[in-house]
Amino acid sequence: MWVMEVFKPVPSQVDFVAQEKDMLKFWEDEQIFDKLRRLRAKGPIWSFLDGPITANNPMGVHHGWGRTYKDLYHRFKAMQGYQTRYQNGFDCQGLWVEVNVERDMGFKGKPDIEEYGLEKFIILCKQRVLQYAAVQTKQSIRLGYWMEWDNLENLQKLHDALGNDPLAIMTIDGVDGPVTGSAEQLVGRLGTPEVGGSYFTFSDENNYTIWSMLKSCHDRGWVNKGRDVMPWCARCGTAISQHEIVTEGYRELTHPSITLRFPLVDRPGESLLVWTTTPWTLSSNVAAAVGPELAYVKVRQGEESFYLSRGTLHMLKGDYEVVEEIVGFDMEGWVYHGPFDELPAQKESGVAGKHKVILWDEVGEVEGTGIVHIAPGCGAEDFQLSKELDLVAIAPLTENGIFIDGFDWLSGMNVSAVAQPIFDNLTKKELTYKVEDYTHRYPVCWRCQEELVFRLVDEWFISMGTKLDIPYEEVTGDQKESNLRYQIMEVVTNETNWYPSFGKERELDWLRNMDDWMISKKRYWGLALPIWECSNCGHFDVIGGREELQNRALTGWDVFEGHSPHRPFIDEIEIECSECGQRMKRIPDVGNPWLDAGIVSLSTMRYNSDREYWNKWFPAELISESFPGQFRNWFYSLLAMSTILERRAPFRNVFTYAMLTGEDGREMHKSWGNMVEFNEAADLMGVDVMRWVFCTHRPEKDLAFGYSLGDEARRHFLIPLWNVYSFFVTYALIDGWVPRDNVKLSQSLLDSWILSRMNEVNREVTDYLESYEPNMATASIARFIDHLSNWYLRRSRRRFWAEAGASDEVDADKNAAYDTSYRVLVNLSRLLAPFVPFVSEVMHQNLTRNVDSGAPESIHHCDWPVSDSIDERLNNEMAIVLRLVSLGHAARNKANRKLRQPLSEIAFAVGLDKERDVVDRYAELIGDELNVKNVRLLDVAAEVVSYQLKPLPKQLGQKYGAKFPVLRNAILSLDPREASTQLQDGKSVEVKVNGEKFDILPDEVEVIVEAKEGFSTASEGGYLAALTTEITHELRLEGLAREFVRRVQDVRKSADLNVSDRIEVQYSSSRRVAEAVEFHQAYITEETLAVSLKQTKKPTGDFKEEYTFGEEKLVVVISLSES
RNA sequence: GGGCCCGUGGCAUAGCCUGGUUAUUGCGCCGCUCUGAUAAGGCGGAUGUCGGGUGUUCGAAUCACCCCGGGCCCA
Repeated sequence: MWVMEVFKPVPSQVDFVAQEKDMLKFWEDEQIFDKLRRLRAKGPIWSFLDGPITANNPMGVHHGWGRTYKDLYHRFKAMQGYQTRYQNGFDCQGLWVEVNVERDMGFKGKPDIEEYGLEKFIILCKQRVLQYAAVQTKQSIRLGYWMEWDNLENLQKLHDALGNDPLAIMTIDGVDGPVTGSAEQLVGRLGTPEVGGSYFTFSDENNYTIWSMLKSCHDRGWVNKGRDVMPWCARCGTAISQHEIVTEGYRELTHPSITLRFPLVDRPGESLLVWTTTPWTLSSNVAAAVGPELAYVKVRQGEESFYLSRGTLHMLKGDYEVVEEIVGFDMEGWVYHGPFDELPAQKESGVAGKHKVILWDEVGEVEGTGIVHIAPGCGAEDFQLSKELDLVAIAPLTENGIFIDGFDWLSGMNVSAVAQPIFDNLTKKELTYKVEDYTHRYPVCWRCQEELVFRLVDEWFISMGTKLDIPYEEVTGDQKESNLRYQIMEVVTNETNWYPSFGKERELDWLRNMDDWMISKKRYWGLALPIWECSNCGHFDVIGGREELQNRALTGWDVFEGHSPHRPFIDEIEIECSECGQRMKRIPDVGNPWLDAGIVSLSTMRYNSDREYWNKWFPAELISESFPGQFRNWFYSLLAMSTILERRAPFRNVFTYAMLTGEDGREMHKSWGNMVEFNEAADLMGVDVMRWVFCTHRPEKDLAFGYSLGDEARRHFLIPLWNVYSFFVTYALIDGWVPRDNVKLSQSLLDSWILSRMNEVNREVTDYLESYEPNMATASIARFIDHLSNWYLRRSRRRFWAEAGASDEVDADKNAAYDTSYRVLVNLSRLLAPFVPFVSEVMHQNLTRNVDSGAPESIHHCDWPVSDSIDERLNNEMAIVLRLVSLGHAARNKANRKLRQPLSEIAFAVGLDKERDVVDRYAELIGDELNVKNVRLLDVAAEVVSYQLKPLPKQLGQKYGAKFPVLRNAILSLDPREASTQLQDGKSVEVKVNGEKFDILPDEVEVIVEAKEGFSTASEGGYLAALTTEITHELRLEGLAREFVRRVQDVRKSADLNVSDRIEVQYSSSRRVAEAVEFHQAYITEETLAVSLKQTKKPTGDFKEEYTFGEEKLVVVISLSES
């Protein structure tokens, strides 16, 4: 039932950004999102799992890219009727938050934190997370990202309460009413079913679920403590894991390198030459390694002799004489004086004076001297070697990079400041051979950019299982049973799809090669690793949950009670050692933050609290993140933890996308001037435009993002879209047209065509979204909008101008035009809704809601458009028409005949026989477009002067294979006129090759014709347009009349009149124009809505323009008519 | 050393899976043109060894192999 309401007027120019803000307000005021969730509450499940965003800073435009995809799929699936969870996630724990808090507080390192107090520091970390979660929530809402967002007031209240008194009882709004608890408890319950909102990885549920996962690992013997040399950041005071170092972790740096003597004990005057870029490690030298098979030489320089490998002789300075050649084997066991044998640490460890030459296969000659200095306490490979060869490891540094006692003058010095003093010391001891700058890739801390050192430490690992030296396919079930690596590979292989597909290979490659997963971090703010260790016997236990801890707690529970499972309170709890009965304390380490993010397929889906719910939502149908980094981070940890507990993949589909750079293709940096801030871009570009830019981009390619991309999207997409809409509403208002089902329609070919195209686009867009190709979906929509605007509507305009009530026929045609446009626009707005939720909502409100109170309250409550009938034949025909029209324009252009000048005739040749009737059936359309009186087929017999046969390789080649070249020649040697005529009649042509006969079919050969003299022609393949260019006096007058109309419209436009305003026209002109105006007076007044048309010597009125065209002159003056 | 991705006019891009003889589109440039919705649109023009080579094939931007260059990942 239609209510008699009309559309609201739609100006052709509009402030899109202001309009977006109106829609945000509308959604909020009317609770449109909540209503959507209620509408879909009984729908089928579509499960999305959000990868948590670090709640540490405002979000950038690159987050906007990812969030656009996430929102796109949520809205798309909602329109298809699915219910989904809509839970955003915030990543809360870890070093990145600590680093920022430290910076804010002006801390220099761990000692400053200790001094400030752990309890207060942890609160600052929590507060920072709450603060930026709120900022990001606001920004996401602005983007149009629909999630179950937290109440911003709640977040603010909690933030403030934590700062005042974290244990004070308070109340916040929850899902089903108020929720009460201490501030700290409530913060720990964010994201739970009763509080609602985004999940926060610092929540109690998240932390305790990780505990249970770790316990499960421990039950299978997969948790272990490793003593290893790790890359270490002295500023952060923590090891850096393999995951963190591999990408961001390297920089090109120049360091002084030293080549020095290791004097041999039993060979006076002879030394090994050794090279290093890390002089501080010489303090802990234990051995020197040579390659067993490598060729070494003894060279003499003056009084001294040196040993080095033959391949590195070029590094010697000055002349030398080779006196002996040996291989590495010969040198094994030689004893040398270490460079720092005088240090107590060297003496105590027993190596002073006893440093030995050892063999090592890995020694190479690419750099250095072929003799490698080995310090097992300062290098990962060195340490590995020391375990094999039973060497001592001297560990010289504290966690802050200070030399420990036992290093004499070095003790107390910072590792970053010892290079020069060490060089001086070595020179004084006459050990220096040379010092040179050396540039290499050197690991740095990915957070603070401090250069890393290598340090011997205890860290905790989850065992990945042995790397078997066989392809995954050959790993047996038994071998998988105790091997996490292959279990994860199994679920990836069997249960997951990756978009783009190469992602799967990358993930498997990472899994094949990764070492044990280091899960500990010697920091403060993070998951409290639930490992309690006995200082007496060394035994350790992993605690699987809060209750278990309470049961086993001997002391400290009273202090801990009421707090979140974080430091420092959790550290108070001591339990009894199950081996020796002594007290066990928690190890001080916190967890790797990827544990926090990786557990969410379990924790946020209530794995431990509501298994039925978990079964309903697990695994996720889709996850989506930017791929750089995530193969070894989130994707990995998600897979690992779900495999550990369930041996199932946590997701079915992974949609990934590349990196966002500045417009110049470089990383975005404020100082480079290519930075685009999210908030600024939202206000300047508008988020519909921003989202469209993101959606049109091919996901696996890096996106060079900037304002000019936005401008382009606005110009090519948004404004044309808006103008189609504006045009429609403008004329519908003039005619008082509203959608009704009982009016008489007379659909034209154009109407049927655009409806058929619409259905085709519905199908394409749906398919492309289902196959995770949003860029292809938007390309399809963009093509459609172009067809709609630049063909359907442009060619239909006159239908909207027709006088209503003139005749039944005209009314029926006009109604059909309105009806068709309306249906297309309504359909289009729905198709666009997931991509550009704002402008589509504006269209919906006016087109649908405004005239039908029973329509869905929001476009986002509507059903997804389904593909009805597609008329393939009609679509193909119109494609040919567009091609012919394009040739017609080309022919005009060549002949220098402007479109405004009517011409008598155009004739076409078409490629295929079956296409010939297209010319007749669309003659009117083509004639209107090309402004010619008559449209017909070219008369093959009379008007074609030459024929050329073009054998089509695609058809003939596929059919005849290797015979194609001879067949081709045979066809080319036919009489072209005769063969063409036959082919154009739809008959096949026979050719003979070596006595063999072949029937060549009409669509296997393209016939290219040339028209006789007198036409202007343009051709493409078998298509030809032949334009009659002669301009008769009649045609000239008609052209001038049209020229006149054009000028009047021009004045109307500059006068800013309404399209339906009536006018009075006065003019003066050259003689021929006047003749034309007189002759075509009726036409002109109708076209320009003129109530009067007067020629005067001195025209007067409100708006005046003067024109010259060709040899003609014209002055036009118009005034708004009173009547 | 290994794995993955990429290389197309000045720049940016499509096509490559499924091979077909005039290689798409956009930005920019030049000329013409259309417009009673459009900051749009149309026609034409200049700019290409489709990174290089070899092979497969009647035919290669497309398939295979090798090489070069760039990026990412691993060692």
